[in-house]
Amino acid sequence: MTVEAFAKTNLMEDIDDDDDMPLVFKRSGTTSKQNQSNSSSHNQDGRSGRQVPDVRSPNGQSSSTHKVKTTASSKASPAVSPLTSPKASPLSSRTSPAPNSRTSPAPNSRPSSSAGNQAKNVNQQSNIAPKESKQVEPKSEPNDEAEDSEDDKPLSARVPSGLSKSNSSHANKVLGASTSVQKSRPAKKEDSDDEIPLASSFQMKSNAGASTSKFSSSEEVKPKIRQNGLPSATVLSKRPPGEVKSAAQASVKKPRHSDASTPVSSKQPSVKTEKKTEDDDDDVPLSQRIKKAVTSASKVSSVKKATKVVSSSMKKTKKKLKKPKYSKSSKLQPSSGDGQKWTTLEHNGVIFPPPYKPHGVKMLYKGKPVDLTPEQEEVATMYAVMLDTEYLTKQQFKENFMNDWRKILGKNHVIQKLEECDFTPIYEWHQSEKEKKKQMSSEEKKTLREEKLKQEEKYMWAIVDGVKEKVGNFRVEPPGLFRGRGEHPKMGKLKRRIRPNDITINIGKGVPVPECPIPGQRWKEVRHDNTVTWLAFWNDPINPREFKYVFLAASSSLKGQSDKEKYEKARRLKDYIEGIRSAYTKDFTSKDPVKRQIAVATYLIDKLALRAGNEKRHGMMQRLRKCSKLYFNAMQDDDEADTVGCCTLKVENVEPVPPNILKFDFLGKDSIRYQNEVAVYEPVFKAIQQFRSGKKGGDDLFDKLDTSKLNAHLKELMPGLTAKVFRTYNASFTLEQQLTKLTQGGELADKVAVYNVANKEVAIICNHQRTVSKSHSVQISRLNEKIDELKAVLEEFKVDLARAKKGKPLVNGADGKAKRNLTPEALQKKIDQTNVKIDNIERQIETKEELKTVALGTSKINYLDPRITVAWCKRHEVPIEKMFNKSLLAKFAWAMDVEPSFTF
DNA sequence: AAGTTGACTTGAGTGGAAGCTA
DNA sequence: TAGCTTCCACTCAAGTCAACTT
Repeated sequence: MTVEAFAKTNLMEDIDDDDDMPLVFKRSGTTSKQNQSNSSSHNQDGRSGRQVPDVRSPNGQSSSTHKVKTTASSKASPAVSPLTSPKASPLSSRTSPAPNSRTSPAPNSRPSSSAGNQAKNVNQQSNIAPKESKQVEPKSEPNDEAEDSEDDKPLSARVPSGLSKSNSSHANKVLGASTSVQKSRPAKKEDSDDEIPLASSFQMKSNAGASTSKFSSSEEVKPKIRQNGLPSATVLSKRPPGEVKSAAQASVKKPRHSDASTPVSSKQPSVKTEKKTEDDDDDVPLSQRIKKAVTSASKVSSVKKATKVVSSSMKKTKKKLKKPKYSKSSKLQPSSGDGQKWTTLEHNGVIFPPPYKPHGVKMLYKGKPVDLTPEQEEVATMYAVMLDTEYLTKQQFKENFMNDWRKILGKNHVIQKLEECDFTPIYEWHQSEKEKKKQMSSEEKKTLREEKLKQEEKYMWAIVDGVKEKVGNFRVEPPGLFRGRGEHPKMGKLKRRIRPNDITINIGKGVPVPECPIPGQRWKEVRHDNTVTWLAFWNDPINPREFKYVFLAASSSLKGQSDKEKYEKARRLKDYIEGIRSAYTKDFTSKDPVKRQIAVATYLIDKLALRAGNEKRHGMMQRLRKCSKLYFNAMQDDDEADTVGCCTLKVENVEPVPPNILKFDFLGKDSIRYQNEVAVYEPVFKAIQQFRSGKKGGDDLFDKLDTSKLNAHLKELMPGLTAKVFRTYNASFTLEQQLTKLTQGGELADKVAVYNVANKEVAIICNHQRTVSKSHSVQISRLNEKIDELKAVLEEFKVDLARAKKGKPLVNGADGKAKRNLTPEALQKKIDQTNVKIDNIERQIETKEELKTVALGTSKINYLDPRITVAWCKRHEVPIEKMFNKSLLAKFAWAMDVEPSFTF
C-alpha cells in the first residue's frame, strides 16, 4: 500500500516539522525491548519472558507503568546475562566461586561468598599491575605467551569464575598485570588437530554459492563478468593481488565525496543541505555528565586455558603468502589504498514499490462508514494492518500516527479522534487477503514468484570492476508507519513514499546511468564517487538527516574484504591486549580523572563486551539537559529511544554493591535490556563509586568521556583500535577457546553440539537476545507430555519385567489386549531404550529453554571470525555446511581456504 | 500441522573526517 | 588552529514472513 500521490512535499514537510513539536515529557523506557511483533497481544500474555526478578527500569522506575513493555521485555530479561543466569554457561564452570582470577570474579550474579577473597586478590593485583603497564606494544611474539596469559583471554575466558581456590595463583594476576606473571609458556603449536589434513574432508557444496573452497566453476558468468559469490575461473577480476591493501591501508579514509557529482536535477548536488541543529553532549562543559565506569565482570566463563593458539607470527606469515593466490577464490582483493573502492561500477538502480491500489473497504467512524480518498485510505490501512501489534497499545504511536494522518485528512474531516475510529473492516479485509494468498496453490505461488523475480532480476546485480556482484537491498523501502524500537518517540509517524527525486545514484563514469523507472521523474542526483561503496541513497523520511543506503550484498567481495579486515584487526588486538590491560589496570587509580574514566570504561568494554556508547545526535536536547537537570529529567524524550552504551551509561545504570559487585541494568542497542551483576576488582569498584558520587541517577557516569576521546586513546595503544574491536576480539577469542576446550571427538552430532554451545557462550557475552517465540510454552508442554507418556510406558515395562522374571504372564495392556510375552532381556532392553528417549527429550527441553531468549545468529554473522569455524571444521571433519548456511557460505567465501591450523 | 530456517527488511548503532567556530 | 559539531558511510541487530522440513 503506498500512496503514490499523496505525501507530497507539503505533507512531508509538515510532518517533519512535527518532530520539533513539543514532546510528551515522559521518561521512557525502561522496559526491555519491546517486541514489535504483530502478535502483540498474544505475546505478552503467554510469555514468561526471561525471568527477571526485578523489572525495574534502568531508570529505576517501576516497569509497571509500562505494561506493554513488560511483555516485550520478555527478552529483556536478565536471565540473559551470563552472570545472572545460572545456566548461562553450562560450559564454563562459572558456578564455582573461585577466588578471582585476574579478571573479575565470577560473573555470577550472585555475589559469591568468595567476593571478599576476590577483592583481596584484586588489590594485590592492582599493586602489581602498575609496574608493567607502561607501554603497550605488541609483544614481539605474542603468540606464545599470550596464549597463556589470561590477558589474552576474552572476558569469558579470563574469568575465574570457575576457578577453584587452588587456582589462586591465577587469581593473582590482575588484568594487565599478568604480563609479568606467566609468560613462560612456550609457544604452542596447535594441537594435533591442526595437523590433520582434513582439508580434504571438508568440502563445500558447489552450490553454496559462492564460495566453496574449491571453487566450483561458476556457471553463469556473463561474458567476462565474474559473478560474485561464484568465482569463476574465467574471470577477469580487476583487483589484482598486488593491489591488496593491508588492513592498515584499508583503514585509511578516503577523501570525502568525490567531486564528480552530477546533479541531475536543477537542484544542488549535495545532499547535505540540511543542517543539524543539535550537537552532542560532549561539548557541554557544564554538566558534568558524569559517566562513570561501571565495571563488571563479564560473564566470563572460566575457560582458562585456551592454549592452542599458534603463534601469531606464523599466522601472519601464512596469511601474507596466501593472499595473492587466493584472490581468485576469495576475491578479496582490496581496493587500492587511497580510499578507492572500485574502478568501474555498473548497476541498474533501484526498484520502487508499486503504487497504492485502493481497496475501497470502508472503516467506521462513530460506527458509520467513512469515505476516504486513496491517500487517506492508504494511511488508514497502514494503521489497520497493525491492529494486532503491540504498537497500538502505545500512546506515543497512536498520537504520532494521528498527527500525520490528520494532515492528510485535512482540518475539517469528519474524522477527528482516533478513539472513534474503527479500523476492523480494513483489518479483516487485509486478513482475508493474506489468507487468500496462503491458500493459493503452489503453482500459483511459483508463478507469482517467478514474475517478481523477472521484474527484479535486473536490479539484483551490479558489475564491480568487471565482476558480477549481488546487490543487497535494491528495493526502495515502501511507505508505512515508522516502527521504532523500544520507546521510540517517533513511532507511528508516517514514513512517506520515496520517489526517484529523493534518490542519489552512484555509478561509474562512462557507463549508462540507470533509467528512472517511473516515467516523468528523475533521480535527484547522479554521482561517480569511487571512494564509497553505496550504489544509491536517500534521506530517511523519518529523520531527514539520516540516510538509507543501497549497498552490495554481504557475499560481495567488497563486503568480504572489509569483513576480513575487521577480523584481522581484532586478531591484531591479541598482540596488544596484554599491554592494554596492564595499562588500564594501572590507571584505575590514576590521579587524573580522565585517565581513570578511560581506564574503567575500557575495562568494561573489554570485560563485558559493552558497546562504545556514542552520544546520540540531536544535541540541542542534550544541551538542554546539561543546562538544566530538572528540565532534563522531565525531557527524557528526544527524537531517539533512550538507550545507552558504555560511555553513555548513567549513574542509575550501575549500582555498586559492596564489597565489589556492580549491578548493571540499562537498555542497550535496540532497547534490549542488559542486566548483569559482576564482581570487579576493588580499584574499579571504588572508581565507580567515586564517579557516581554527587550525581543524580540520570547523570552520566563517565562525565569526562565520550567515544571519540576513548577511541583516540585506544588508537594510541594500537593503530586502528576502537571500542568495537574489543567485541569482535572477545567474541572470536571466546569461540576459539570454547571450541578448543570442549571438542572431544565423538559423533558429528556431538561436535555440532559443542559448536553450538560455544556459539551460545558468545551470544550471551554479547547480549544477543531474541523474543521468546509465541509457541514456546506450547512446545515445552508438548514435550513434557511426551515424557509423561514415556514414563507411563516405562512403568509398565518395569511391571512386565518383574512378572517376566518370575515367569508370570504379562498383564493386559491398557487397551485390554494381551501382550506378547517377552523375555526379561528384551524387556530390559525396552526399558533402556525408553530411558534414552526420555533423556533425549529432557535434553531437548533444556536446550530449548536455554536458547529461548538467546540469538545465536547475530554473533555468527557479525562477530565470529569464520576462519575459526572453517579451520575447526577441517580439523574435526565436520562439513562446513553444518555450521554455515548458504548465505553464510557465500558471505564467508573469503575464509574458506584457511589452513586447518589457523588460530585466531 | 507444527516447527525450523533463512531471506529479507529496516532500525540502531559505531566511528572517521570535513567543516565550523572561538 | 584546536576542538567541537555535523555529515557521512558503513556495521550490527532483531523482527517478520514465507518456504522448507519433520
